[in-house]
Amino acid sequence: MATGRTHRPATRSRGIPEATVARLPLYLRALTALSERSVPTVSSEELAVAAGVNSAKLRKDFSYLGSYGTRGVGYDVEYLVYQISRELGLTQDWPVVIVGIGNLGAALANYGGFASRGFRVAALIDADPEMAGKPVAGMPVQHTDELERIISDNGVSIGVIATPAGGAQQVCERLVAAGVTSILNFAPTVLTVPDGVDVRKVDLSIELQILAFHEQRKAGEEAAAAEAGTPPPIRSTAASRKGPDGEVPAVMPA
Amino acid sequence: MATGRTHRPATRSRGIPEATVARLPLYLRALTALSERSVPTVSSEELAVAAGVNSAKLRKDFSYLGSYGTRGVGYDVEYLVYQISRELGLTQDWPVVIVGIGNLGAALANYGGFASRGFRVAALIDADPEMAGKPVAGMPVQHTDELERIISDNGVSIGVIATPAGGAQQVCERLVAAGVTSILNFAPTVLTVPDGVDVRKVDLSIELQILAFHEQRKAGEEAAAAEAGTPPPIRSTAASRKGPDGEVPAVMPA
DNA sequence: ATGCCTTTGTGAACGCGTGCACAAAGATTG
DNA sequence: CAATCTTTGTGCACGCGTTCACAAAGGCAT
Ligand SMILES: NC(=O)c1ccc[n+]([C@@H]2O[C@H](COP(=O)([O-])OP(=O)(O)OC[C@H]3O[C@@H](n4cnc5c(N)ncnc54)[C@H](O)[C@@H]3O)[C@@H](O)[C@H]2O)c1
Ligand SMILES: NC(=O)c1ccc[n+]([C@@H]2O[C@H](COP(=O)([O-])OP(=O)(O)OC[C@H]3O[C@@H](n4cnc5c(N)ncnc54)[C@H](O)[C@@H]3O)[C@@H](O)[C@H]2O)c1
Repeated sequence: MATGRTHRPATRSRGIPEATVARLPLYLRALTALSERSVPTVSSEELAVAAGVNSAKLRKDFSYLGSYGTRGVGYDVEYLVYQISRELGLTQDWPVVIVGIGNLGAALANYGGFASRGFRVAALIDADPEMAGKPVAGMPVQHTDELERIISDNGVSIGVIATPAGGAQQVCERLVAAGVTSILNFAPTVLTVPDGVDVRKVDLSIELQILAFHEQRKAGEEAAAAEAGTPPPIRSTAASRKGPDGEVPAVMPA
Repeated sequence: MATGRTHRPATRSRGIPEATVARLPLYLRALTALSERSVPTVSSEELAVAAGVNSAKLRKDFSYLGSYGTRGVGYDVEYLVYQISRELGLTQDWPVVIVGIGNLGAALANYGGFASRGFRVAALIDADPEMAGKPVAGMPVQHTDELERIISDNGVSIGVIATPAGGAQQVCERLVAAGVTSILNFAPTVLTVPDGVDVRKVDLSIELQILAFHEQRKAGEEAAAAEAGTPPPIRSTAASRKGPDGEVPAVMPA
C-alpha cells in the first residue's frame, strides 16, 4: 500500500475505526459505479466483491455508520452513496493547494479525478520565479511568496506537497502556520507537524521496495523448492495451491 | 496512508511481519542520510526520531533481522544499510515497466528516485499508436503490442500501471500472463489477480477523502467546543478559519 | 579488575482489526 | 397468516501490531 499514516495513535474518531474510514472511499467508488448503472440495491456480498473486501468486514464497517441496510434485500445504493459522502465530508467543497509544480505537481494539477469528489484546486504554487504566471492545467502558477495570502483568502485547509524532499519540511511549516491542517506529502521525507495536523504520505519508492521484498522472497522459495528436488509443481492448475507462504513449498509463476 | 495492500492475509514472510517490512524502507532512507554524513553509529532513539517512529518499535523491527546492534553504543550505520538493503532485495537490479504514459506515467518515467534504489525502468508502454517511438525521459515509448515480448526479454517481474481505470484490469492480466508477479497500481480500480501476485495501490483520491474526513471531524469538534462555550483552542488567528468555503451549505459530488 | 553508565533485545500486556458463524429481521410466496 | 428464504447486524474468538518496562550486555573510566 502506498499509503502511510503519520502520527495519531489510531484515533478512533467519532467511533469510526481508522481502518474503516480508509475503506469508505473504496465502497463509495464501487457504489458510484452501481449508481451510474442505475442499480437500486446491492447485497453486502456483491458490494464486497466489487470493493475487493470481505463481506463481513463490509457489513461491520457499515454498522459503524448506522443501520442502513434492509435484511433480506441489501443496501439502497443512492442512500448509501449519500451517507458515505456525508460521513467523509464530501458534501462540501474542499479547496486544495498544490505546492511544487514540477513533473509530479503538474500531473496532479492535470488530474481530473481531483474535482470529481469535491476537491477543487484553488492554487498552484512554486518557488521558481520562472514558473510564476505560467499556466499549468489552465491555471497560472503562483509564487511561493503568495502562499500565506492564498491559503488565507481561500480558506484552504488541505495542502499537497510535491516539492523535492529538501524543501518539504519548510513548505509544510509555512502551510501549517498559514492555517492548513491536512497535508498530503509526496516528497520522500518524514514531516514533523504539530498536534492537530494530519499528514498522509504517498511514497512510490517505499511501495517498490516492499514489492521487491516479496519478489525476492518468492524467487528464493522457488529456488529452494527446486533445490530440494521438488519437481516443478503443476503450475497448470493455475491458482491451485495456496500462496507462497504455504507450509508446503509452493512455486510461483515466474 | 496512501498505501493499500491487496489480498494476502497478513502473510508473515520468513518471520518478518508485514508491518515491519513496510517500515524498513523508512529506516533505510534515514540510515542512508546518516551514511552520507559519515555518521558511524546511531542509537535506536536517534534513528527512531529520524524515521518518525517509536524507538521500541524500531528495535523490535530490527530484532526480526537479527542482532545487529551493540548494547551501550547503538547500530553501525553502514552495516545496517547493507543488511536492510539485502533483506529488501535491493542488492539486485529490478527491471520495471511502466504502462500508460500519460500525465502520471510520464512524471514517473522522469522521476529520478526510481533508479536510486536498484529499480531500472526497462520500458515505457502505451496503447496510443501516436505515442509509439516518441521519446519520454530519453526513452522511446513502445506500443502495447510489444508488452509480452518486452516483459519476457527483460525478465521483468514488476509492473507499474498508470493507465485510466477502464483499461487497468486488462493490462494487469496481460502483465501477469507475461510473467509479472508484482504490480504497483495507480489506476483507481480494484485489480483482481491470481494467487502469488502482489498488488499494491497508490490512490490519490482515497488519500484526500481520508484527509477530508478528519478535516470535517476537526471542524465539527471545534464548532462543538465553541458552541459549548469552550474558548477556541490556542491556535487562534490563522488556522481558526477551519471550514472550507461554506460552513453549512452542502453539495453532493458527482 | 571493578563498578557505573548507556543502550539493546525482548517478555508480557493490551488494543485494534478481522472473519466466522448465527440469531434476528424483513421480504416473499403460497 | 404462516412458512420459507434471504441477508443483515453483531457477539465472539483469534492473531497481529504496538508499547511498556526491564534485565542483560557491552563500553568506559578509574
Ligand atoms: N515524479 C514522480 O513521479 C515522483 C514520484 C514519487 C515521488 N516524487 C517526489 O515528488 C517530489 C516532486 O517530484 P518531481 O519529479 O515533480 O520534481 P521536480 O524537480 O520536477 O519538481 C519540483 C518542483 O518543486 C519546486 N520547488 C522546489 N522547492 C520548492 C519550495 N521550497 N517551494 C515551492 N516549490 C518548490 C521546483 O521549482 C520544481 O518546480 C519529489 O520530492 C519527488 O521525490 C516524484
Ligand atoms: N495524473 C495524476 O496525478 C493521477 C493521480 C492519481 C491517479 N491517477 C490515475 O492514473 C492513471 C493515469 O492518469 P493520467 O493523468 O496519466 O491519465 P492520462 O489520460 O494522461 O494517461 C493515460 C495514458 O494511458 C494510455 N492508455 C490507455 N489505455 C491503455 C492501455 N490499455 N494500455 C496501455 N496504455 C493505455 C493512454 O494512451 C494515455 O497515454 C489514471 O487511472 C488516473 O486515474 C492519476
